[in-house]
Amino acid sequence: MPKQMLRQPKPPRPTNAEFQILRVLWQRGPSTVRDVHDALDRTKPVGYTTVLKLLQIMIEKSLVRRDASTRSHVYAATASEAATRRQMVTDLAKRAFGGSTVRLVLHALAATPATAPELDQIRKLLDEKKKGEP
Amino acid sequence: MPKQMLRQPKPPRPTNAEFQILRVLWQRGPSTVRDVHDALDRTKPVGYTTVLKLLQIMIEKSLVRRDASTRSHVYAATASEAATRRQMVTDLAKRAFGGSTVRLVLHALAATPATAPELDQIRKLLDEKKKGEP
DNA sequence: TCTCATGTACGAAGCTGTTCGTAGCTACAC
DNA sequence: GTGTAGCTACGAACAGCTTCGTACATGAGA
Repeated sequence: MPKQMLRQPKPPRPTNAEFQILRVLWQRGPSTVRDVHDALDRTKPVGYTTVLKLLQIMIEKSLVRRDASTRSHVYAATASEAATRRQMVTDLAKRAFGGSTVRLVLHALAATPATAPELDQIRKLLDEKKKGEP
Repeated sequence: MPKQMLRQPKPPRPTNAEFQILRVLWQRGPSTVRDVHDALDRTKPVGYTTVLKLLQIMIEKSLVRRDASTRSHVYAATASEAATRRQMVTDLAKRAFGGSTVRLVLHALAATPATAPELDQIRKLLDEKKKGEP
């Protein structure tokens, strides 16, 4: 019997360093460790094996999968950027707003400066939602 | 020049356990360790000294202050619930949405089901914002 | 074929967050 | 005055995250 629990359908929310890697994968598509490392290293110096180790951990968490058929394994994010962000928003809503995303939105809006076009954009989205679910 | 940076005016974002304690303090007002412990213990068993230790750490982080004039010290949150939540929203926006709270809102709205009254509430807030900052 | 640049695997250290046990102090009841 | 319940302080254990050094494998070029 494996010690590991049965694979959850939802991968856990990524940590900070993991999220940085995911951003590279979303932007570049399937990439090697070297690809990811070079991209990250430009912003902030980081060791090659650090990125490698992270990616190995992320496999265990099912945050990425990899194609090991070539010498340089190729990694890809398992979840889409949108789904991951949604997960992160949901997490914050659960943690700080009793699970209500709407309450989160209200707080966020009230506390942030926004330009008129931005407000219109939000309004437009509201209209679509209202139309979509009457 | 001191090695230590000058105290930041903004206390850091609370961790999970710290946030649980803050919620009790916001709800009850200034409280003793026992007060906080009893409140938390009802939801999820936790040791008394665990709460004490957390509160001591939170003092170092300036998340709470305390009145030590009585035998049982009395703790109070330094930041308001609204300010703390705003901070947490800002953090998520910075981490996942390039610092744009508006983008966070758009994503959150698009990904969550909302009732018509909730949507109206958001619309109302938008109207107020537009009026307030023309 | 042999070398070495480049790849993966893995252990471990340093840090933070969380939990709790233990020690020691003190006000209050008796 | 003395005992004890209840308080604070503190150290330490454990887990997760992040970083990197080292060991080992291997394919490609001389």
